[in-house]
Amino acid sequence: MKYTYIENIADFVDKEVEIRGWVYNKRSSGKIQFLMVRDGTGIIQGVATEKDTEPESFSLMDNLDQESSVIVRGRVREDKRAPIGYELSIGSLEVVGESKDYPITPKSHGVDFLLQNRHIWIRSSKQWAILRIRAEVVKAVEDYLWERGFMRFDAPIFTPSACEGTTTLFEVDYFGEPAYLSQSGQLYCEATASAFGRVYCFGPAFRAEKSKTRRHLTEFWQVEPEIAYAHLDDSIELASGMIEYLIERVLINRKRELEVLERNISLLEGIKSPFPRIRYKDAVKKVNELGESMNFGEDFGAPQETVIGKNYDSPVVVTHFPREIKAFYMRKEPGNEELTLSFDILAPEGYGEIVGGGEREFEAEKLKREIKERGLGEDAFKWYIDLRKYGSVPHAGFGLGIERTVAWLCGITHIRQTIPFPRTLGRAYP
RNA sequence: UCCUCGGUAGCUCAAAGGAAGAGCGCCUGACUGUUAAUCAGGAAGUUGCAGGUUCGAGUCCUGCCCGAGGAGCCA
Repeated sequence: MKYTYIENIADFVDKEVEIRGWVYNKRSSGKIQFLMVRDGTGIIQGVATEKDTEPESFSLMDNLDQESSVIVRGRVREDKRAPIGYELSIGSLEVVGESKDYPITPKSHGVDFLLQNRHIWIRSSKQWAILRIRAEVVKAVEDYLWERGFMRFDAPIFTPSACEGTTTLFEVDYFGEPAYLSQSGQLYCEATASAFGRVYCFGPAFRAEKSKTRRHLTEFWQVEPEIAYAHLDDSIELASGMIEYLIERVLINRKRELEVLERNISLLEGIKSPFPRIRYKDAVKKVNELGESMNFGEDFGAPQETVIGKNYDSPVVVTHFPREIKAFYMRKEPGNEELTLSFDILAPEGYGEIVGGGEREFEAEKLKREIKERGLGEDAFKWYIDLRKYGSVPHAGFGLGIERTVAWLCGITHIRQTIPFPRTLGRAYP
């Protein structure tokens, strides 16, 4: 017998089906037993009675524990009392694997306990919903880029040096030489853009900073598109369109998951690009008007990002950051060498920076000067400077952080729940 | 690295220097429409670790370990 997934259950009303899954919860009233079964695509309530259910199966249910794996056969019924509108009258039941003392009960738990049990926590409905939305976001990002002619390439994880000078890197022993886990595919994107025109890389990035906040992980994922023959505005347009598309895809394809999370979707529904734009110097003024102090030349901290983001009901694009708070490869604004052709996109509701990007320096001499002034060591960047020797062109791109984006779309407070197995300061288990 | 809070039953928490408790989960029993079902009973403890003060420490003191929130840091 072929088995059925719960997400397709509406097609099987009044038909016999077989569902293979796990016991989510159980309620018993003696002569009638209610069994919540999940199969990875959804949850359905099975009802067992002495009338409908074969006696052996009925007594088996007495000893079922939470998360026992079971195969359940029965007839699908429409029922207004059920949360999903359908129920299963259980005819028979088979236990595949028992589950003794399942630690995560349907009551509240602490963060540490849940993270120690992340390998099974992801079975819980909210975690399940978040990770389904993450998967949709990842697929939507790729669909969006492929539709626009971008080619995916994969940047290396082992890298010879810092992409950015100041960041703390994870060092590994690479056959006796030091190598570092990549903190960005950015520089490789630029090489690849000159080979393929429009490209993106998508993968993990690593940071060894001792950041201990709700918006930091030591291992996180980002998508980084790069376009040859492009400028700041092209990059902003691409990023804004991508965010608009991600919202649309999640609202259409993951509506049920947003309901599980009790997300207020009216806050997402009205969001269309282009987003409001503000120059860095005006953003600084605005931050001070809104009651957070900040001086020109400082980067936004969490409180500053929050007040700016909360001031708009859509993402907001901040442009033209000062040179000293942006990476060495950012191109300067023509006529004003102190500002860069850079941008960040801040998510609303206080979720902070989800995109950072801009136009890259494509003139070899200016790039070399910047590398020298920052004391970065030209040797490690020889290949990168080479790109400016052989047919250099204006180019631009950005990076979008998957976890922060998913946290915003889901309306959850901590990004550690947006990745299946989070790596945070002091935690690399399970 | 700094600041603040915390660590007691499998889990979430109470016990204001004087007999270690409750709810959930688990075990036993009752119940034909439950929605974190309900009701009755039961088992379950090296109070993070080490030292100290005290007649007496889960509680006070010192050091350490672990966790959380935030700051700093952060393509």
